[in-house]
Amino acid sequence: MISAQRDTVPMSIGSLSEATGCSRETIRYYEKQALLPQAQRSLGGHRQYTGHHLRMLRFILRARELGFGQDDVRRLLEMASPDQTDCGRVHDLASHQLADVRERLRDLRKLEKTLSELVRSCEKEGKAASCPVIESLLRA
Amino acid sequence: MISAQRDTVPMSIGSLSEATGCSRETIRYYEKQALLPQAQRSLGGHRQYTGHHLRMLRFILRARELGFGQDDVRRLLEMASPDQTDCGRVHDLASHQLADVRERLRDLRKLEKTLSELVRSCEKEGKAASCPVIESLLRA
DNA sequence: TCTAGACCCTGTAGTTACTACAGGTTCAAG
DNA sequence: CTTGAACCTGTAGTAACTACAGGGTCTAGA
Repeated sequence: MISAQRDTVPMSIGSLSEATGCSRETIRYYEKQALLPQAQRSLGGHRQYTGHHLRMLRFILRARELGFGQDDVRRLLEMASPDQTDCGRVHDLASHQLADVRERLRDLRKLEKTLSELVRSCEKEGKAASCPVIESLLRA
Repeated sequence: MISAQRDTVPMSIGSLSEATGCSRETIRYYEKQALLPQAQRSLGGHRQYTGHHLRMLRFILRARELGFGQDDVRRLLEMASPDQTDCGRVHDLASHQLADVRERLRDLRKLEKTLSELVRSCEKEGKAASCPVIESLLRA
């Protein structure tokens, strides 16, 4: 579970960025979007991150890799804190996301088929009177 | 080929929209993006479209369905006018687009695999101490 | 001829998830 | 104490539209 615990040495935004591969800009952006909680600040105003932030950011990045949008990530984060996990809700989120991915997959497969046929039919004839790709775009 | 020819009765933006299924807003947007040429205007400033616009818009919409971006569509439009078709260039555009689609397809397939495994492993256990989806997001 | 209401106009802001500055401040090593 | 790397905020840009707000125009019927 993601739970806060005291750590001793705070990290700068640069270190957090290096540790996660997430750019500084994106980290600040996630803070503004309330995906990441505000960090403590040094006297001069620099952010000071803890291991807690590191764990949360890793969680966020993994959820993004699975294609979850920000709203979903926010919900997942809520459910990642101890005693807040509702496996049914998580399942719903994930299977909704899966359905979404499958739909995009169907669309892309159709597209791939059409495009590959078009490309195959196009024999690079140089400046020809008719090009199969253009013809297909012109036909009703 | 897309070539201009005189037609007698001009269409309003609403008729063009109905004829193509493309919203008025999008039509105006395409004009601003220089995908569609400017239409003649009535004395009161209303756009008056011709059959030429209709053919161009249909071409654009089909190209968009094939996943071409605006810049590519602009290039395809250029090459759709008589004596401008360079089948080699068209082929390059289309196969580049195909490669793009195939890459997205690979990514999505991976995503589908991961997500479907995750969803399967999640047995809707109600409020459980651990949820496989959350666990997987938490694990390094 | 007048008028109601459907249609059209421009311009701006919002969407998603960031990225890229500009112009200034702070930090840490020497 | 200086210097240069790292940090700060805020704004604008990306793709491809969509959704208004606050107007003006067109046309069919009375």
